[in-house]
Amino acid sequence: MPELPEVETIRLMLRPLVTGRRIVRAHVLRGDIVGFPDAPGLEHGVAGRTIVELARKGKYLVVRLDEERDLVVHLRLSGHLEVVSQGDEVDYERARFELDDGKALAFAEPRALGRMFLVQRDKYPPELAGMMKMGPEPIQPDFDAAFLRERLRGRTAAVKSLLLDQQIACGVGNIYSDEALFRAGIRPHRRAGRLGKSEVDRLARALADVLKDGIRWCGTTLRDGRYQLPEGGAGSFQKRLAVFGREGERCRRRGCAGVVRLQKVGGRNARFCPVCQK
DNA sequence: CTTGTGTCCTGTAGGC
DNA sequence: TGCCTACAGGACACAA
Repeated sequence: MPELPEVETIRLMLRPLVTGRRIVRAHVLRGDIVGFPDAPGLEHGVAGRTIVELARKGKYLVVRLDEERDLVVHLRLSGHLEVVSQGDEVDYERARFELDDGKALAFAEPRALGRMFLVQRDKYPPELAGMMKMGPEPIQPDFDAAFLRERLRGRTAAVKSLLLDQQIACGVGNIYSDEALFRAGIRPHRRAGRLGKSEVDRLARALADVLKDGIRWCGTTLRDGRYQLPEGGAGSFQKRLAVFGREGERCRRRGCAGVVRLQKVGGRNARFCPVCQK
């Protein structure tokens, strides 16, 4: 569930807590969360390294270390990062990085689908091929309506499915794709290549806007409470969701009598207002 | 290449 | 009340 706004929020909050800190040692508590190289290799490879900065690409968080190493983290559905005191226990903890200030960076992941990779900056392994092939972020200048129109041209798949394709544009998941399509007034099952120019224009704008709004409100914490801020507490974009998680409820647009519908699109749930979205 | 489907993983919502 | 199944989600493997 962490999508671009959630990962960016985590990055911003973690940054002052870990930048400049040295990793004294690391413990991988569950080996299969290491995507590359392996648990011992990751533990050994980060020991003694200093955290230079925190970066992000799409939904990947990149912990830049000295000696040209990157610790790449993908939170997938339920991954979580927080800085704790070294004695503190963390539920579903999968890895811990002890820092030189008595704190520790903990990686928790109940589903155990999240992954960590320790790589040399100039040679990312095949395990991270998906990351290398990612398209631009909708909030970056290299993404615009003309680019999106080109990527959707001739495609027969549902526009919702293509918004989830990280190779077209990265960082968007189920929540923000639903919200962007609502803002653009486009139904999720519409065939991407059949959208009109003005529709794609609106969609490109909506994608950028909804991601920026998500960041502004520190991400979306759903009722399951899985996404929590690294410094504790919840995001607040869930209060502003137009359609996600609101199936069966009235459309939020003033004066609209529509009821938010839930429909499977390409194997995933999609929500939309049948009145506002054509 | 494109598209749709199944798999991973496990806590939990919902059904009976 | 309690058990059981289905589902959620992102990325990727795979089939057609």
